[in-house]
Amino acid sequence: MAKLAPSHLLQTPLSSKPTSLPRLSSTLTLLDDLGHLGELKTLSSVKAVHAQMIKMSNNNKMDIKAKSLATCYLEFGDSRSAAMAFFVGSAHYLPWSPFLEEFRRYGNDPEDVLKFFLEFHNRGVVFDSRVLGFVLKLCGNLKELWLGLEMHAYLIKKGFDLDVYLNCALINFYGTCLGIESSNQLFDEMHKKEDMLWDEVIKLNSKKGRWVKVLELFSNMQLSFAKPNSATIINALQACGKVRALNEGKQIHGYVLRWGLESNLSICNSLISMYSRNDRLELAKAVFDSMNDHNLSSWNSIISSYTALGCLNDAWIVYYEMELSDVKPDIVTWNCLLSGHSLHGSYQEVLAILKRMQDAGFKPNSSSITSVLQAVSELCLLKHGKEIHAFVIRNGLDYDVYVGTSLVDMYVKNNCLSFAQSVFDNMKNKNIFAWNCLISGYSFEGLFEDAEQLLNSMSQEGIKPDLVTWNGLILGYAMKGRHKEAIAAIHRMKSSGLTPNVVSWTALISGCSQNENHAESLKYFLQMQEDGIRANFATISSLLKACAGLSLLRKGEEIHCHSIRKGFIEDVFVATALVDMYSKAGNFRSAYEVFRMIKNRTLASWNCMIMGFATYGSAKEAISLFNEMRGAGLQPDAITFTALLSGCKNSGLVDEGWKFFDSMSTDYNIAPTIEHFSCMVDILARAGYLDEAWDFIQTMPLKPDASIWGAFLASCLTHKNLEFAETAAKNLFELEPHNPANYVLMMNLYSISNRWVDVERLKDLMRKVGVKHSPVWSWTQIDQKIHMFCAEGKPHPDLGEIYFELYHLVSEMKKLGYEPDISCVHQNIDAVEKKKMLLSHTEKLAITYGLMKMKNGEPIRVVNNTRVCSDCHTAAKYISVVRKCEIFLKDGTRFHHFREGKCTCNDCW
DNA sequence: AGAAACGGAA
Repeated sequence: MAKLAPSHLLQTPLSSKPTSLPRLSSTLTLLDDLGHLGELKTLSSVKAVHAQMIKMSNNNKMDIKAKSLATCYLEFGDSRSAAMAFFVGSAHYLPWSPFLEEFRRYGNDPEDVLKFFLEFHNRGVVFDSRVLGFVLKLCGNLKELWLGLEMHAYLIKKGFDLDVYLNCALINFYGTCLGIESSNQLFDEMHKKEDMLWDEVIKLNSKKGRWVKVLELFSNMQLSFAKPNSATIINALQACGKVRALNEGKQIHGYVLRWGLESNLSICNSLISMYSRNDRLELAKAVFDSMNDHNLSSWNSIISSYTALGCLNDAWIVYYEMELSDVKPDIVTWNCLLSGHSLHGSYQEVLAILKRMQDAGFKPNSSSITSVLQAVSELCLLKHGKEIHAFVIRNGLDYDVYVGTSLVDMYVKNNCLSFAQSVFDNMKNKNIFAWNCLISGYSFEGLFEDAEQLLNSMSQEGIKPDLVTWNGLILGYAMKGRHKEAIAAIHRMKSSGLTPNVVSWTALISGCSQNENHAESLKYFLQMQEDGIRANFATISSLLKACAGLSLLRKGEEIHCHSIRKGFIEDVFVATALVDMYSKAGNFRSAYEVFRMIKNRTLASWNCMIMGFATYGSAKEAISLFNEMRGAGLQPDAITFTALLSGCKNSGLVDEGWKFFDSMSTDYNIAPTIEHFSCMVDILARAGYLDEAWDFIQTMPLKPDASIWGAFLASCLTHKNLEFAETAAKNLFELEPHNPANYVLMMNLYSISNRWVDVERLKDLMRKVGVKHSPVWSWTQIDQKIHMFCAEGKPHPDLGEIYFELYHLVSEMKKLGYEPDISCVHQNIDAVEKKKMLLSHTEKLAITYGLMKMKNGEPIRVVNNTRVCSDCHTAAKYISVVRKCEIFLKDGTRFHHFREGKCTCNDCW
């Protein structure tokens, strides 16, 4: 209840005149009837009148006078005298509850009200049910459990327990003091359930957010033929929205029509919200259109339906209709628009709407601020974020827990952890959202000590870490390659009593594959299944990423089948991941089939497919797909151009490369990144334009990194340009001294040039720097088993048979003109040894094993981790003729598809 | 009318 008495009155000296007394006039009118007008401007004059009244106490209008007098005392803040006046004058037959309510309204503490009640109860006043109900309510508010329970006992003893008002009060009291469950229990035990009682218990459950219970009660209420009031219908409709109970909502709609309640605006507005929360915009709209009258709330409900469901343009249309019908928007209207645009990713519009609402004279409140902060953090507009932070402080909105949490989140998302921490420290009430934001902020930055420390402090402050807290930690650990700690976190959350769900496990799995730990991804997927957790869309996309990373075509195919069975294939993320998996694992036909099947392709889907063609060496298809994409109205991004340029690189298209490189900045306003520059260097140098590539490197606006020099060095080797190569190598040895590939390339170049002294010098350098050789391997999958062929380490068990087959094969190939290319061996040994060396290349072993084990007609698929040498490349072409087979070879940089003596790379790799 | 967790492309 609002305090009507200005508090300064209580501090005013009793003799001075109160300035304005809003309720005094009515009191005076009453006293005026009794002939005492005019004098009552001070407490002392009230007292004087009181004294006079006591003198003529035989007056039979004493009760009315007592009430007026008591009210007068209350207005002057003398509650004690007020109560006494009331008691003396009228106690036994006047209803006390208006007095007590009045008493409370004048700003007296509820404790005092209770004290008075007890005092007069002890003086023998017998109160009616309304007073008792009022006092019970106070007991609830003050958490006076024992007094309330005593009153319950007293009521039963006096037979009051049949009074519906009191029963309502009791249910209410139990709810506030002992929890909603005891209210529900008490309600169940009540024999006679009047309509009001149903209304009360539904109201309480609705307040507590027990939506399922609300619906259960509402349905039972109808079964007992009780008639709900409109508040109850509104509560039930709200419940149908919250738990997405569309059928129940429709039934209530029917009920509303049957009882002719469709003229009740509030009920109709609730119907609109109910349908909107059940994603049935057309039904929401139908209710809105059927209404004879619309108030502001109705307009807000329908606008909110449109914005919540992402129909932003329609929302604006309704907004203008509303303006035309002369209803002015309020802050709620603006906040609906803000939150809808923010929710559906129209972040720029959020900022525009903010400006519009401010121009219209509305000051953003805490709700507006949360939507705006979300947009600001997604747009990475840290500067705007800080301005809003200042606005929040100026306007005292920082006490709002939503605003505080949104600020922490905004700073976390903009990598501003120190600000996030300081906002967090200043929050008066921290809820679990704020803790989780900050913990995941530290975790994603790899600052695990801070994250773990926060985890400890939140437990100490009595906030139990939840699934989201743990997910933040798990994902952070997994993304930073610390998968042991990530799985440990899964176990820790188990021992804290939480059951990791599919999101927790997916965080682990996806974190590992984001960090290229694909094998771990697959391992943890198995553990997840052992834990009895089923995969969802997100898990499947992460797994496909792992399969793509490992080129595990068979595994990917299994997941594809599973996705079709479970309907995951409908998800654009899953479908796009499939396209990527198939292109990386070497099944372009399937990649293309899946791509064509996707109904709602996103930019990523197009990019994956363009990239697929590019790595496969089909630059023409990549380019025509790009044109198709443009025709479909999609704007390319930086990744599209990386794909196009690497297509040009793999197909040796210099002119097209230049064209796309220029076009991305001039036509599409996309600044080239280091990857684009690196592609361009590769395109130029590979085609033999080494001088142009050199100039390009010298004039590029970004500092050349290892990818630039690496691309350049590889082409220097192809074109045997020692001078450029040495410059490139010098840079590379500084930029990445521990990468063995650079030393190997350089040694190869020296060996071709017969500069064995330099080869030895580099070997020494590698030893001095401590560069480790990376193992060279190839593998092929036969049935369910992966067969590895490593240059070093454990040999394959069937190696003898493989060499037997390979010798046989080579002699057949020689008949067709094959000649071993010994220039591929960069060791200072004689030609016979070099030829033996060539036979041991892991690609040849894997291909041969494939030939031995594959059923007829099946293509052979081999994955290799280096750049395939020209002898193996030539050999594969001959093999495809001799054995009439197709060979897919994925090497460290691209794809080769050998068929009928030709390779799709056109010998350019 | 309002906040946080897992997913695809280089």
